Parts: sequence; structure tokens; C-alpha cells
Amino acid sequence: MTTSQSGDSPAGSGDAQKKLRPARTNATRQKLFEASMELIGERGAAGVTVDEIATAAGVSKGTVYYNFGSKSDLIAQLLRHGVDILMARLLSVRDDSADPLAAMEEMIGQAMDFMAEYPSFARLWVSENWRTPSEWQDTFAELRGRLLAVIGSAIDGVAAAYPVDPAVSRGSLETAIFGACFVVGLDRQTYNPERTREQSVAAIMASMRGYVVKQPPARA
Amino acid sequence: MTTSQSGDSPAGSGDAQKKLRPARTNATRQKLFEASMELIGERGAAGVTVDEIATAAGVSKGTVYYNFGSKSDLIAQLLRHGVDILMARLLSVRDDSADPLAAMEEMIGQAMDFMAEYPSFARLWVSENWRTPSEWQDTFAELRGRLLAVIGSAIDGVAAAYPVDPAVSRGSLETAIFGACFVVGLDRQTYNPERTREQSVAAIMASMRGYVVKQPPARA
DNA sequence: CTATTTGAACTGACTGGTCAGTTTAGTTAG
DNA sequence: CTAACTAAACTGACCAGTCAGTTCAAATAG
Repeated sequence: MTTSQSGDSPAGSGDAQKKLRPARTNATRQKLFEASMELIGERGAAGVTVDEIATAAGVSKGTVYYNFGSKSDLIAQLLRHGVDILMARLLSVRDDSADPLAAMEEMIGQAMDFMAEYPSFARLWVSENWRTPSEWQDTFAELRGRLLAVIGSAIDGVAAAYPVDPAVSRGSLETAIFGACFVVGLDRQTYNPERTREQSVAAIMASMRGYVVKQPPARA
Repeated sequence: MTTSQSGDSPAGSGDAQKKLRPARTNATRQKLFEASMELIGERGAAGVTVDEIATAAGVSKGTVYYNFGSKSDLIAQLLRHGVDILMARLLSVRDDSADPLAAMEEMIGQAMDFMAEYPSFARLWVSENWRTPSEWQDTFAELRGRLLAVIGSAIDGVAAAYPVDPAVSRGSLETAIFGACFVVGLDRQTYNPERTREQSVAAIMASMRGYVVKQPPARA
């Protein structure tokens, strides 16, 4: 409220211009994102102090409050940051429409890669996603919607090219696949590091193969 | 550590006798489990105070430390308590061996019922399960193993009765199904209350139908 | 080309408050 | 009679957020 830095604080949550911001700030924010993701993924949002985050980022506590208005804001923007990265990867899958099932498989592979590269983000997501009420409820709802839309359209692609089981609702399937990506990715990193990327993808893809109602272009 | 209540504290984490304990204590512990599950599911283990738990359970703070040695102990035993309930439900599914797929489906249904009845436990589980390092790491590893064993044997039943896709490893499939149960259950409660139990079960069962390698009992 | 100014970015000590866990003396119920 | 529980005060650590002050690069002035 009574924030009064010497200059105008850029902490604005509704940040309009990302690129226009001086280089130093962007670097600082990036460092803060990385440190936060790591620490919060390990010990949970409530279990990490702002001091720790600042120290890990090689920055003073005040800088955190200069760049973000509050711990809560930092986390909200961290969530957006991570989802931006994941979305970019999912959308990088060319929608060949040659084979929607193959596109789906590649997408799941991209998701697995993301989980392997940012396991802390995945932990943060599953830790806070279903809390209710939570400070980030709206943020989660929005981001979840965006991600599910991408998966949903991939499922639609499959449903358009193959006969599918009408007893399986698209929404539930979206959720099951989306959730399985997080959980399988996290389990691999935590309990089964020997599991390969391909095994994990295959296990998740099983639901897609069970969704299409077997027959023509299955193999060969 | 330096715990020393007036009487001999029964807080022992390696509690041998549950039933031998006087009725009052069991009732108190039950109330504390319920209150903890609710609060911790909502705000996370670190976000809830012992005072709050005690108040919600209608009990004094000292009682918490009398029955459990610490907040950490309370949570560890809470995890065991919840898993006991879930295990009992999963094992209640009669292994007809008439149709292993049907048994699997009923098991997933039981899991969905559990998630609907104890959503807070599910939240607690996914919130803390993949943290590393964590005070409950060993507890989680053990409980996870127990649950996966049950699911695994159900999968084995299917694999024994149907031709299955060898490219899908049993372990990854276990994980995917186990995780999907939690995630689909939580998503239903948080974001899609209109989703039916059957839709959710069908979505998760899709992976089992994709696991068996086409043919006889697909469709008329 | 040097001196001065400006203000965004950053610092870190400090404050007010919270919390886990302890202790004690007394009360209740089986 | 004794295990279980209460109530309330206390400790020591910790933490989110604040704010007065510092740094420095770039703009402006001489």
C-alpha cells in the first residue's frame, strides 16, 4: 500500500511491457524466477522465505519487493512464467494432421521433457493447484484452461481421424492425460529415475489407444 | 525430542496397539485426524498451525502434543490413517478373476469414491508426495509402495487374461493410473463438479483398454 | 570532454507479529 | 486412582513487509 521507493516501483502485476524494461531488471527477475521455482518446488510456497529466495538469487530482499509487490505476486507471476514455457513447447508440435495420434504422442513427449527439465515447477503446480480457497485460484483456473485447450484440440484431432469411444468424455480424458503427464513425470524423477522417457510416454499414450475404438490404422 | 508430558505420553510413532488404547484417546485422535486432514488439505502442511488444528478438533493444544509428539508426527500418522482407509477400499474389490478388467474398473471406482469422500487427503497427498527432501519421504515411499502393489496386481490380472502391449511397462502404467485417480478425482471436485463418477472411471479405464492389445471383448 | 543531475534499481537493518513446542498446575472421566 | 485432557502463559526462533539510504548508468549542462 504505502510503497514508496525512490523511483516508481515496476512491481505492477499487470505488467504491460516486458521488453521495454531495462536489461538489469529482466535479468534480476529471471534469477528470481529460477531461484523461486527451485526452492518452492522443494519445500512448498509456504515453506520458503523471501529471504531465502533473495539469497539464492544473489539479490537482496528489498529487490524482491521492488520487482514484485509481494511474495504472493512473485508466485503468481512464476506460475505464468512456467506455463508460458510449457505452452510454447506444446505448441511447437507441428499439427501435421498426417497422423493426429503421432502428434499427440509428440506432445506428451514434449510434456515429459518439460517435467524433466522443470521438475520444481511441476511440484509447485501439483502442490498448489487444487487448494481451495487459495490466493492463486484465479491464476490457476486461467492457466489450467489454456493448457487444457491445447490438449483438447489434440484430442479433437484424434477424434476427427479415428472412430472413438463415445463413452469417454473429452473433458475427463483431457484431465486424465494432463494429470498423468505431471504425475508420471514427477514420479519418474522422484521414485523411478531409471524409467525412460519412452516408457512414460507409452504409458500415457495407452489412454489414447484405448480411446480410439481400434481397427484400421493401428499399426504397420 | 525433549518431549516430557505429565503422564507417559502414548505419542509413540511406532504405535503397536491401537485398539488397546482407552476409548477417549481413540476418539480424540480421530477428531484430530479429521480436523488435520481438512485444514492441511486446504492450506498445506506448512500453512496450518497446531493451534488451529486443536481448535478445529475441539481439543486443547496440549492434547495434540500429548497424543502426538509433534506436528510432524501427527501428519505422518495422518498419512498412514488415510492410506489405511484407501487400501481397505481397494482390497474390498473381490478378485473374481471372472473378468480382471471389470475388477480393475471397480477398483478405480473405489478410488474415485475415496477421492470424493476425502478430497482433503488427496490434496495433502499430491501436495507433499513429491517433495524432496521432506520429513515424510520414507513414509511416502512405504505407503506409495503398498498402494502400487495393489494396483500392480490388478494389472497383472489383466495381463494374465488378455494379450497386452509389451511396449507398455507395468510400472509406468501403475504410476499413470494411480496418479490419474488422484488428479481426476481432485479436478472433478475443484473444477468440474458436474462430471460423473462414471465419466471419470471411463477416462482412466481408457488406459487399460489401450493396454490390452485389441481383439475379443472390444465391442459386439 | 567533464561536471552535475536524475531516478530506476538495489540494499539490508528493522519492526511487528506469528508459531512450534514447552511447562505447569489443575480438572475430568474411565 | 490414574491416564487423558485443559488452559494459559512462556520461550526462542523466524518471517513478511517496510523504509531510509546507496549505487550507477544515462541524460543534461557547461
